[in-house]
Amino acid sequence: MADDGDEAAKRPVTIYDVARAAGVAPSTVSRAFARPGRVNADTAARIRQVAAELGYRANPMAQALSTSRTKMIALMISDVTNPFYSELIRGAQLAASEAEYTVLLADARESDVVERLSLERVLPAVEGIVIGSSRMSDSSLRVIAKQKPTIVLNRDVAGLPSVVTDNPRGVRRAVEHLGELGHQQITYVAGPEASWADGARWRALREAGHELELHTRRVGPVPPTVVGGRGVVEKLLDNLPTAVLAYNDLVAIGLMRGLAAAGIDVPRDVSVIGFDNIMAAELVTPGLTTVAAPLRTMGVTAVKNLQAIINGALHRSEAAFVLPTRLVQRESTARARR
Amino acid sequence: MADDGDEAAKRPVTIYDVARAAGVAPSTVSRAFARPGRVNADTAARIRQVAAELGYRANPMAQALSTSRTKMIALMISDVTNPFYSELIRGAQLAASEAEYTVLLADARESDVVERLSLERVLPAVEGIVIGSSRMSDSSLRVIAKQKPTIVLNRDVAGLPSVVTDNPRGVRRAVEHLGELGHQQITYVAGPEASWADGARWRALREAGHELELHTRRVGPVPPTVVGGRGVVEKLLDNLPTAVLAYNDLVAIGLMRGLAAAGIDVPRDVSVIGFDNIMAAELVTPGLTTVAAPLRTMGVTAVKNLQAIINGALHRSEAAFVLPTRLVQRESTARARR
DNA sequence: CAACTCGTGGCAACGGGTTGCCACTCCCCC
DNA sequence: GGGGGAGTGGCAACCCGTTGCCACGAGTTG
Repeated sequence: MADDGDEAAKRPVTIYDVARAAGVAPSTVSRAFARPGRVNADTAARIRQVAAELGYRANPMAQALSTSRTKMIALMISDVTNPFYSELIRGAQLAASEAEYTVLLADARESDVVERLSLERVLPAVEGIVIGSSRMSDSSLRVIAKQKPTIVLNRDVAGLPSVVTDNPRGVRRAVEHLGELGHQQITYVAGPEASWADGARWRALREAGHELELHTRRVGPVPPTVVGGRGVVEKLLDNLPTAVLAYNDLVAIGLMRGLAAAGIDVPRDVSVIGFDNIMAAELVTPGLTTVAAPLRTMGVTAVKNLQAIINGALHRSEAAFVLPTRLVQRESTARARR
Repeated sequence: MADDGDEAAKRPVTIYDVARAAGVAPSTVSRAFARPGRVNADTAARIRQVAAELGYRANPMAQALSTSRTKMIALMISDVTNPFYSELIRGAQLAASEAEYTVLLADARESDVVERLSLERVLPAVEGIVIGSSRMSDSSLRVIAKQKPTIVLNRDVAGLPSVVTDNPRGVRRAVEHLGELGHQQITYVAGPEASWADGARWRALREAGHELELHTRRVGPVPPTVVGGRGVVEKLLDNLPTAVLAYNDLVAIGLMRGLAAAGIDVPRDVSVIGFDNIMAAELVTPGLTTVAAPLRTMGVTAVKNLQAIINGALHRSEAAFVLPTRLVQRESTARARR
């Protein structure tokens, strides 16, 4: 008998219990918490007191049901295992919990089908959605956005608010950097064609190259992973570039490993620049020069603005937030070989 | 006017709408979905038909309120930015969505206070909790576990079900490996003292060292990060070991970088072994030899068992699931210098 | 033919808060 | 003394499914 400390999972305390114990109506208890000022200060204090003693905790489901505010937002990302998202998730969490929101993480596992399905599943439970690097079509995204406030991340969908990095400026800085090192030609290793960032980066590269009078070339697309980067090396070998801009850090790292395996030295023979500045960029040898994205800030910005939309402070279709990038110079870039 | 395509955020369709359209009672609609077989097959078919036409979607909050099954579980982890969790999260997601559950990711940000607070916040909304590498005390964990089904991960709390890796065997393999390479002494770089895994690993190391007649030593504790690992190098310099076992891969990587900076070659001068086999372990140079944990499987196992508890198929206090580890040999270990 | 069982659908209460509206008390002011 | 208003608290409806219980008709059984 003494063993069974379960105490019979007693039902949680409700406002009715509190009301009875405090000698007021349930509605008054409700207001004491939800509408401070609406009830007499003394009464409210007493109610809080009693509530604390009883261990009252509002039932979020009940709250959500009557107010239709679930205090939850969804964060949909294309692949949880991609380190790109680590800091971003943290930023989102930070901003969300500051507003007392909970984030519901959904993982598309690289598949637009999974993405749509999970979205469908979580949609009714959340007040808004942040969709990172979606694999879905613009029109599917608009369908979603019609149902709940939505912000897209790392993508630009006409009519939907978005948070993106300043790819043009970032690419520009990378190109300038390579130009200063004497490179005359830059090869871009492309990522997924469905990726908006990919298009933006290649376009920016072409423009910057044009202006600064550097020749540009494009290979790929490759999967946005280490393996993808490694696989492209072979295509580079017959006409070895002196400088490569890779779709993202993972591709850049894969590329560096592939080059090393082929006996080509980075940065002496080839300079490599990535995008994102994930943690691994600092850990590899040589350290990867990369166009850093403000990962955490992206998460924070997305959630804050989503909240603004939810609260009606921002119109749904407004604004693209462009966050600054910055070139982090490490050891993967050097003077062009001659 | 034409601009405003909002169509006045029409309230979602409820069972009442469906009931009216199908000419039945709301309860029948409810049963058509929740209790197939309880209503006539023809009626049910018609209801489904109508529901589909109207685009009916059950309101999860209302469902949760009356059944007190929210179809959500919480996954609490000590630090989202730690790559250790990436695959684990994916595994948890996988297992959860298979059972039509949604996972609510909570991040303790390395703080037991944040951990407790987030736990409090999500507790009422979920049916169960997986707590990874908790920073909280055993007793706090038991308090939580008393309120909702709980599984701890990477930790062993008396009376609570847990999922852990087979540290003794993993350490044993690592020690054997080092022994074969001629090392006679192994230094352990300790992680957080609050970490159960840390204790388990050090203990296992001592035992294995004793059996295999290798001398063991312990330095630290250090924060379980790259910076932490890097910082410990200085303490190692006066009495440079030939072999180091680090608390986890991040520490091992930091250590390797620190050693390299001090002009010490890994693996020629010092062999290094980590734990977990995070992605970066493969990317660094030299590649890190490590005791691999079945990251994804851990996530899956934890969630599956949590579900078993929720469904009453498993008693709360039962069982510790011990998952196998395996030694991944890369380039950070070599014959002992003489 | 009475008594019973099944199959099926409806009624109404319930879960736990929220909120519009009304009632009552006090106070103030003319 | 009467009208007006501010401050408080309660009543009851509502959010949207779920489910215990009952009713009704059809089919079965003795």
